[in-house]
Amino acid sequence: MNPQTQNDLPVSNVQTPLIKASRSPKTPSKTVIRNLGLKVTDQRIAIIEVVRSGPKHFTAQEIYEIVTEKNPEIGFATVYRFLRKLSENSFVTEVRLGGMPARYEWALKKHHDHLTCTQCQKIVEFENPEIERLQSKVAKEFGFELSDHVLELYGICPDCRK
Amino acid sequence: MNPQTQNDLPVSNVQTPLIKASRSPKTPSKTVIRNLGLKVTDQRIAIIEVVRSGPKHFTAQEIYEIVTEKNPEIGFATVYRFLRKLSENSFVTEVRLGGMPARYEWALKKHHDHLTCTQCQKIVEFENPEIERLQSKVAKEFGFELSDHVLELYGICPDCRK
DNA sequence: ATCCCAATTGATAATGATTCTCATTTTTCT
DNA sequence: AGAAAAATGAGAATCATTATCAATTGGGAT
Repeated sequence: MNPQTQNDLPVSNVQTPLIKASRSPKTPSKTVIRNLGLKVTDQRIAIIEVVRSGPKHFTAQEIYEIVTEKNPEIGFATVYRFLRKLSENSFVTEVRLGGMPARYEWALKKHHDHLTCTQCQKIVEFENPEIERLQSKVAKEFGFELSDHVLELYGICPDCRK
Repeated sequence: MNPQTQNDLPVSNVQTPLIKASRSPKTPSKTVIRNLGLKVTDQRIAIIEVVRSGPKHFTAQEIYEIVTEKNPEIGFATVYRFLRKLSENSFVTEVRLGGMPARYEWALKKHHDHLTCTQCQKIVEFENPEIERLQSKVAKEFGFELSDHVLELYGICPDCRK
């Protein structure tokens, strides 16, 4: 089942398929929300602030918990809804490890991959143009038009190895 | 929550942590099951036969459906249980794409990565030693002891591009 | 071949993450 | 301010997967 088909979000963004808004750290959250063609609400501001706050990769649940500290009335449906919206428009990146809940991070311009510690769950980001290049090459060999990729390395981090 | 902690399988395999049994296509399914330190049952044979049958990557549900054609009395709990067992002992590889159900494939000796068509879900396997080498290099740079990795490329396959 | 007991099974309940429903409330535009 | 459209939150629903547990079965000992 395609996730696209089972969403209950309004279709207003059909008119704005290409969101070019800046996602730089300096752009105010309100502006980001407006650029998505969405109404600015306290909930959305709160959610987006959390996602943008960290080097951390948050689960929806974590975001919900942090947000409810100051906005106790917020519902987690709102968190999931908005995260999905952000994800669809590439404002956040969704990372899924094994069967664990998805983690979200603010999508900076630069693409990067992850190196995850299987002991403490620490996530280190890296980028390697060389690998990217080889990926394109592989895709081309098979006649695929490459649209995306996921590279996750797993291991034990220096701290946990001691 | 660690998957290891929430399993209801007997702990008998604690005594046999290192399963060296052959997983070559020629090894009879019964032998594989015995080598896992498990009792040979019709259900397990049926399941393992399906998993080994395909170039296909099956979901637990698909395996369940195929198996029940000839063994209508089998329960899907058994399918999940045995797949988990096989997975824990690296006899099958679990592949998870997005939020979709996990897919399982018989683990041949050779490691490989996946190139998935986002339209028709077709999965092409490939291997690229060059990429592997670079991955090790990256891990080493960050002081990680690399244990595993996942590389999934997404795109549109030649058939769907037409 | 039979007995025994731990391993296995299947039906079903439970779980966890995520999505949907829908009545009510907010935003934004006028 | 007022109206239309969008957004919200509470809770139900869904989907994949795991746990529970009483009944059954495999396989080593006899």
